[in-house]
Amino acid sequence: MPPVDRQSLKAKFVEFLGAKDLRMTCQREAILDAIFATEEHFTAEQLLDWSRRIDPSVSRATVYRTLPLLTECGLLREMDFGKDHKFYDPNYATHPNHSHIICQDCERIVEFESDKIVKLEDEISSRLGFKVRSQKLQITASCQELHSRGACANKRC
Amino acid sequence: MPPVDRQSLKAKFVEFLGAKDLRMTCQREAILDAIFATEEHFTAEQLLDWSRRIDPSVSRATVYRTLPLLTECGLLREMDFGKDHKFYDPNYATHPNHSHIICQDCERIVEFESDKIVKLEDEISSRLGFKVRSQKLQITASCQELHSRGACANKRC
DNA sequence: GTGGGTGCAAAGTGTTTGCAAGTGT
DNA sequence: ACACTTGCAAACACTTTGCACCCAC
Repeated sequence: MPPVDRQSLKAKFVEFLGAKDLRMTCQREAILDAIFATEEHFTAEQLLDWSRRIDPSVSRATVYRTLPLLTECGLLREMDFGKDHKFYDPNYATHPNHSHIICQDCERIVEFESDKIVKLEDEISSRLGFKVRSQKLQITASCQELHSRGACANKRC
Repeated sequence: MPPVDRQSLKAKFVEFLGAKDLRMTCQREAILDAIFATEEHFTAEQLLDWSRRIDPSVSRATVYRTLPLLTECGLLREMDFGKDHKFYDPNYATHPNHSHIICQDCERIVEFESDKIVKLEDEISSRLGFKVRSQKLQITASCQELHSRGACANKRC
């Protein structure tokens, strides 16, 4: 992600905080920087680890207290992949309508965007009396490559 | 749900159990009957409550041990609506491709099915090298009726 | 009879919170 | 100065598990 985006997202968060009479702190800044450094989905514990490398004073409690703020601000999205802990998706800020394919064979998670699906969702929702605010689509799939060749980029049979 | 469906679903579960060298028991049967009696999404705790009305000997542990079996068998589906506990959807057995609209205003959850969306998902997945096994689509929306009239079937402003 | 099943209560796990001290505005 | 914030550790809530007894096949 280019620095210019990073700056504008940081500004967005500061503005969001200000509107709620909340403050930007060193710890929140470290957490923000940790998030900007990845495009992968991550857990709270991973974020704590990364944040502490930037600022060792960041505590688990602060990470857990900050995550809902980042989510509400639209910088992160909570994801449930059926595991016991939540995952957070940092690509939501720049691609709010992307979806996920989770491969049950090779455990890859692939992201994609489809205007056609978004349009259909709008149509269907409207017909039912709703206006779409956000959407979350997860496709569980199996890997064609793995099944036809016995191996894929991620895994062998 | 008509009794005939109920019987065939019960048979499906018994067959599923048999294939794993597992057995049908009174407790599992009570849990199954409790599930057949609802079309609403429910929690583990609710299911325990309902099951105990059919057979008071059902324990919390058995409910928690049986839920993954029912999910794997395809009779239930785990749903995450952002709450701290999981919800289970009993309509999955008869409508495996249905989706959810969750209204952030009036808190309704509406189910719908769309062949067009399913077809698009297949196309996109195939293009990316995957074969769809299941899909989970949640649309978060706001209620048009509530916003335009100041009230809807579920809630007033 | 044997291997799976059960209830109970204790343990586990990710997340939240009360508190006293610290800090941004 | 006054709120908002923090780290720490205890508390939480949901879920899982060890164990001794029970029961379906």
